[in-house]
Amino acid sequence: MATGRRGRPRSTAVDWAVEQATLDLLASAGYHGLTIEAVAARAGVGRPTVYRRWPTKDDLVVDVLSRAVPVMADPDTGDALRDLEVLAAGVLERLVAAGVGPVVLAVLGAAIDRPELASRLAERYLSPRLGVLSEVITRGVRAGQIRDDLDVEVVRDLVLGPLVYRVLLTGRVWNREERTAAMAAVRLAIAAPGAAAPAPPVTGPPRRRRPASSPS
Amino acid sequence: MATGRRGRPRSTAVDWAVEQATLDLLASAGYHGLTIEAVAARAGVGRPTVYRRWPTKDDLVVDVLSRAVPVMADPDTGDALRDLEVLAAGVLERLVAAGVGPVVLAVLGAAIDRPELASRLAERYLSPRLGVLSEVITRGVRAGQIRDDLDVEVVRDLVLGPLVYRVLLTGRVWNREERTAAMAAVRLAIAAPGAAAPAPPVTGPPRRRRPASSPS
Amino acid sequence: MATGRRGRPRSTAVDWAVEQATLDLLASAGYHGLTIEAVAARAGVGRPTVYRRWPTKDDLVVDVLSRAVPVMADPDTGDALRDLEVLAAGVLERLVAAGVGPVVLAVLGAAIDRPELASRLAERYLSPRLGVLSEVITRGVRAGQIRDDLDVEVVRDLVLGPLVYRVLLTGRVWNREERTAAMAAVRLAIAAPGAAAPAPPVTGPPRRRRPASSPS
Amino acid sequence: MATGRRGRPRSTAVDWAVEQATLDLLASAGYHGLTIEAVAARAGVGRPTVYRRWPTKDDLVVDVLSRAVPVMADPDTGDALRDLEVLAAGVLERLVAAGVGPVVLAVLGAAIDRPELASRLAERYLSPRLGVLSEVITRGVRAGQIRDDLDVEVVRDLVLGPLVYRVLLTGRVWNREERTAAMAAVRLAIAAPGAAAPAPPVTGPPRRRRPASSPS
DNA sequence: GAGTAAACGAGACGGTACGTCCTGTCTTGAT
DNA sequence: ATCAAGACAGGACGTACCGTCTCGTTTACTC
Repeated sequence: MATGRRGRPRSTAVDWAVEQATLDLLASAGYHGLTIEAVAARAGVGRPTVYRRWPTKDDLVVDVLSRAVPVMADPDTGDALRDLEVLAAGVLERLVAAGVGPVVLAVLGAAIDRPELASRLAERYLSPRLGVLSEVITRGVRAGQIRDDLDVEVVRDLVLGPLVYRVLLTGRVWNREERTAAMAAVRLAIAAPGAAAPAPPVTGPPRRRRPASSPS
Repeated sequence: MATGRRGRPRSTAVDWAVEQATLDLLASAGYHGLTIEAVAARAGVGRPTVYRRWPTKDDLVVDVLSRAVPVMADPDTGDALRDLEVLAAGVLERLVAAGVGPVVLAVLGAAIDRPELASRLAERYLSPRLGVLSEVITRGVRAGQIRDDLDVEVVRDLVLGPLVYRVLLTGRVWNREERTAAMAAVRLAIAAPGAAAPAPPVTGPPRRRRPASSPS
Repeated sequence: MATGRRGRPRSTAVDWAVEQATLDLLASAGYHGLTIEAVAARAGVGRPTVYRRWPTKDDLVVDVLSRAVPVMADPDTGDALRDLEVLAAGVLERLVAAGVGPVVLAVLGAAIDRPELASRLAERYLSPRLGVLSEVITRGVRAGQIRDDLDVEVVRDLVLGPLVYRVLLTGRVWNREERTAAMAAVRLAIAAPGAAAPAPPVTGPPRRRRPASSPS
Repeated sequence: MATGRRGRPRSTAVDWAVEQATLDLLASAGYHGLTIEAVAARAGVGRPTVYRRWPTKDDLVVDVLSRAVPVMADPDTGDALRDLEVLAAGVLERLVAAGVGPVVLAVLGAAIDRPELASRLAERYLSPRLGVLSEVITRGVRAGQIRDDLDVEVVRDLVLGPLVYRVLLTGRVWNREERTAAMAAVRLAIAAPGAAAPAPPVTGPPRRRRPASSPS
């Protein structure tokens, strides 16, 4: 006697069209230029249809980003420090990928004084992505590769923070050399004291030696 | 023979009222809730009067923040690593100070896809503040206290990034223990190899060589 | 070999519920506040079910009114002028009856620039009701009681017009004295020249020759 | 020290454009097809500008009609009954004038279940127009030309009611013959008993004599 | 009885209009 | 020339209904 879902079911084609339109507009007009009206128009959809699914522009954006940015797989190479480098490299890649990085950060920034958006963002976007990182860190701690006197979250901050901060400040990511140097430095900060000698970095040892240069 | 400005001079009282109103509204409604209309109303000022001074909402916000958040003085304790810790502690303080931290980050986030805002922000807000940091780092490198194979900017990212990232993600700052642990870890990442052992924590006697310079 | 209607027959319960809901809403929200959506909701019915029966809101309203306002019976007292007074009194009664009068006039007004509504209104509502009046007038003309140099429609206008106009202007009907005076005046306008002196007022003994017919 | 009106004064050009657009749209789309959005668009005006002046579609319509339909002048021929005929003829003219008649009636109808509209209509439209009629009637009563045992309002109902009722029912006005006949009949209803013999009607005596014909 | 065709409730759909809010510009009279 | 005030064109907001369209379910005729 179970009644099936009543009423006309929502069209998946509409879902798809709206999400696509959102991505297009984010890329072309940026987060602040995104308009429900424009999304609806571009998707060939009535405005109320968008509101039916996403009560807020932010809900829409978070949802779309969650779907558009793939969650990184756990590399699990046996060396947690190397795993972290791989993941960080993945984050860098995503931050430069077509328009997505700026948008994520813009939403992050916008979320700061909008608790609703923040929690939705945390739940739908951040949790799954940071979860992988936490697992790797925990594994590294257990394996004696990562210091056990740092909270998992602190390690996470040390690994991703510098990288994201650069984007936040300048809108651009590290270049190859900066990345290599920074990651090696972070390794020093979080590696367990008695751990094996630092494995050769992902892209060979940088033996740079020049003084600080331009101030951005 | 220089003719003085003709016509009625701009009222400094208006400047003051508008800036105050902006701060109030930022605190109460957040960045996204800030409206030129509301600012003008609260300041008891005509809307065009606001526009006459600041062409956009963002210009206003950046200007107000620049004035409201004091530039930190260079501690110059002789130990660049300790100086960095002091500065980082100062940044943390400012991030939790009444409503200002979230706003700065929200503006940073919003600036990402608005180049005009970004450059104004860099010019008026970031440059003077990050300048102090750069000086300290450069000094530390010269003194053999900070590794010389890292760009100044990378060091800056390593010092401030983790701290800011935490705020960005969670809206909150490190607690005392997290802060101590994280800073010690960062020290490992950036200290020059042969440098002295980690000095006692910041809470010890400052022993500064010269007094802090002018705020603002 | 005529095949009866196939499939599930329309539910008369639905008809009833929708009509009742319409009357309720007309009374509580007026004509302009009447919404198909609200009607369907109040009737506990799907919106398409309403549309299946009545293509437009106006069709629905006209239909409901036609059923709700009973057609007046022909008094047929032998005195056509008195018959007209009785009918006019009936119209007055109906105009003040719970919420129906205003609605009828609102629909009349709305019909003026909507020919479809107008014709449906004429066909379903007005014709049967004005038909009785026409019969009485025609009978009066034949009996030499009503002037024969006036069109039936003009007489009708003279009898009902003043009465309806008052409602249209003020939303209220004549009081007892106004009614008596006005009707007496109208009698002067339409009575055949040689007719008997004005009979005693309506409240006297009816003395009808045949009973009132079906009230539909 | 009286401060003159502050702020930018409202543009009379806007008033004019909006009123013109309203009339155009009333003529082309009718009352029910009138849309604030369309009015604003046609007037080349922002929607809020319309709302600033007229909070409601109905306020707008009433205002526009008040201005568009000229108040009739008091004929004051010395013969109040003739004056009334002239005024009634004027009303007839206005009712057939380009699109205005239907609109007035539609608004009248719509006003019935919207007290706000009704009072605004009464105040701005009806009062000045019916005022002239009242004056003529009062004068006629004083001069012994109109019966003094009828309220002024009842006389008004008797004069205008039949005429308006016909429009309400059929959307059309009396033709020449109907008008002549009806007005002569009304004269019988309201003329004082001892008054001078009925002056020759405005367009000569109709000596019609045919039975009632087509319905409606 | 077993099919089956239509009606049913529910509710999604593309739209249109609503009335509000804010933007950035402009036009006043007054200072 | 600046000020407070406020009107202006424009545009997006989020809501309410419109009339149409699927859905899965129910129901009464027909075979």
